[in-house]
Amino acid sequence: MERNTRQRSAIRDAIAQAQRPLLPQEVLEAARTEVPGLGIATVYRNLKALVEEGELQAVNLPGENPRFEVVGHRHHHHFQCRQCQRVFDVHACPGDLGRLAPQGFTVEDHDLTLYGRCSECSSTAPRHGLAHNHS
Amino acid sequence: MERNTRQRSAIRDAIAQAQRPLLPQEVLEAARTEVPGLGIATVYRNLKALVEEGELQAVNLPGENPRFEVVGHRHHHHFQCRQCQRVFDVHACPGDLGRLAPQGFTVEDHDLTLYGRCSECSSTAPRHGLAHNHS
DNA sequence: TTTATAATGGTAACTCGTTATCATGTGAGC
DNA sequence: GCTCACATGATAACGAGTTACCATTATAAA
Repeated sequence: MERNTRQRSAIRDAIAQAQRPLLPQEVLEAARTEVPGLGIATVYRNLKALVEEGELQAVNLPGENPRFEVVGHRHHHHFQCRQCQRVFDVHACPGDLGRLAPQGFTVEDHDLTLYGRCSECSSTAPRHGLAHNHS
Repeated sequence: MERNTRQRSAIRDAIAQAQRPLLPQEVLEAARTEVPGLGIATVYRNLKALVEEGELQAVNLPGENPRFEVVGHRHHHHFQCRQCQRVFDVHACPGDLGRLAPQGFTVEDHDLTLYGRCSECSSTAPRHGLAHNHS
């Protein structure tokens, strides 16, 4: 990945502008507003390269496929909306959780995921069937 | 699943005795001490049935395949050992985390995963290569 | 014990996210 | 503008987990 292509820029911009972790499919959809013909293989290729270059990092939530966000945010957690399924950053942390572990266990790190309604979905009537897709 | 088979009992006992969430493969290995010829298909069949019957529940950790544990424990969290990869229950909780979410977001629930060393691995020298398997 | 039928075990098939392949397109040095 | 190596796009292939298939086994009612 040495050349600056329209596709690569569109992918980087899509993630940077989203301000939240995106699934490869979400990256594809967002970046296609810039490069309509963009293919999913190019998205995967560039996500992998950008992670290796240290520009992006994978975000794993329970039972979910990896999402991708820009590196550099300090320690933070995530919120997943149960209506639209989108994931948002939470720039807060309950702090030291070492005391929660059983006797003899050493806690080095933790992952916290909050679930509920995002601000957009809080002001929207619940929908049945497929999740609403604020796209 | 109406009949009581040796296989079904072995699977239920394996999970009950483990006192921690098990992967289907771990269930297979544990239950084979009781029923040596047990097949993986039978494990998946019974896990699915036991979940539908409300006896078991799936436990999802970030980036991991579903594990299974008995239902009934009150609200709790999980700890994954970075050496042996096993998952343990944590019967403690930091409490209300609603305040951590951004403005306008409604928090209904949360998942917390602690990472570090379990008590067995804390008293064992770190190993390189494949994870140590306290089996 | 006999009998019917549900459950099992081995394995092929499936799912779905991801990666490889390769012909075509294109960035950038000349 | 020319060149050509690298990137792209379409799609086949892959991989790991899970499920389907079906001949065989075994539960449990009669």
